[in-house]
Amino acid sequence: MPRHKGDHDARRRDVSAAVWRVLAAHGFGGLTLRAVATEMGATTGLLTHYFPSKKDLVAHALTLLDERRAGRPDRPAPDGLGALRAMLLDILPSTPRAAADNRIWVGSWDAALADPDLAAGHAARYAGSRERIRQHVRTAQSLGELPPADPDDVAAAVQSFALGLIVQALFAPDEFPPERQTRLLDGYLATLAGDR
Amino acid sequence: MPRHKGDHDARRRDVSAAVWRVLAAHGFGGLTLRAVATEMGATTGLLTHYFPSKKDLVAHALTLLDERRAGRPDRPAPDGLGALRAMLLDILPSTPRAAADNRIWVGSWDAALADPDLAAGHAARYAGSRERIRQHVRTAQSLGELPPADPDDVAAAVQSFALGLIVQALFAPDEFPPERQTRLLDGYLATLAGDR
DNA sequence: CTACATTCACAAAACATCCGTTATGTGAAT
DNA sequence: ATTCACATAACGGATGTTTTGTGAATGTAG
Repeated sequence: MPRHKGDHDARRRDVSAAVWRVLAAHGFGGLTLRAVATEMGATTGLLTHYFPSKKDLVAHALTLLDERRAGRPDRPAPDGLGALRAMLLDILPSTPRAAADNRIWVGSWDAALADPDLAAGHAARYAGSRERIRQHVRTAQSLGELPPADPDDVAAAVQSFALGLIVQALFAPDEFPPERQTRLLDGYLATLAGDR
Repeated sequence: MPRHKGDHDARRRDVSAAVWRVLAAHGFGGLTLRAVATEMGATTGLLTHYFPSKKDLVAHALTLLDERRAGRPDRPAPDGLGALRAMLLDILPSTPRAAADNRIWVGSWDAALADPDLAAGHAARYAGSRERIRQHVRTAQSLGELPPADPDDVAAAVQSFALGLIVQALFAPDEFPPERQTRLLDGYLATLAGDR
């Protein structure tokens, strides 16, 4: 029975990873302290030792999940449209881990829409994502890769397309394998660019 | 205290309406028999009188919600691209009721992704929606309103755009008022058509 | 270096609450 | 007198939280 010393934050990360696994498998409706503890091979005593409440436990797990994505290095890609494409490809559920991450976020929407604080947090996260998209759109426009149009609207449209594709891919992974996700994204970007 | 006789199905519809109201306000995480009963001004005894279990109660409420949408008459619109636009405008959360309906569906995704049976049902529903979109796309293509392209891919792309726009509008209704939803949709359809 | 006290990192168990379900009661209509 | 349409109340189980116990590591005094 391993003893862990000192590294408090590392242990909280271990717990959060177990939370991710339970969420990806059973959703927020199946997230119980006992399920997380079992997933870790521990007891609820461990959880309460590191988190004052379940709400804090979940909040920390989601914060870490978002920070992990934000901290991931961008895959090398040319600026403008190429960077936008790379950013979206990193988000789409083309790998098991990306699918699990997205499944967690999609699952979080029910509780988030019921709680004003959580909803505000989600709204801020998606606004930030749109802002990053907007930067790429402006660069692409200045490079002549995209026709001039309101960058805010284009960013919102791109985000819409990506989010909806994520949802569909989660429900019908067989109909939306990675290649088709890429093809659909490229098709969308091509229509945005005006290519036929 | 009103007594209701005979009209069994009508009463089940009343219960389902109360379920919708609780779901729209508190999500699936806040859906309890006691909450539904209170919403109706009744007790859980009424609920168990009309439904054998909570699962059946929820399933019936969602079935009715979907049937209500399917049974709504199409708003008058020309065939092809116009019909596609009308169909999507009817789905987007541009009215309080459409927003409440969509909020329920989005909230249902967490439980659906955790249960293979529910996931299959959702996948079938969205496949059906894509099929309706595909018909409009083919008509629009034959009318020359849309360029030739794989109708399945176009339908999946359109569905993606609509779903993602719904999610964003639910989290940031102030940033996505009905006019902007319409503008974004029209902008997307225009890029699909190749208009600049 | 050793004995002991303290702290740390949990396990174990108890607790109160809430939930879905079931059992029972009740008044009106038939 | 029976049935219907509920209300009322009870029940067992699950859940988040709190309390208590415990063994190892760590510091400390002699």
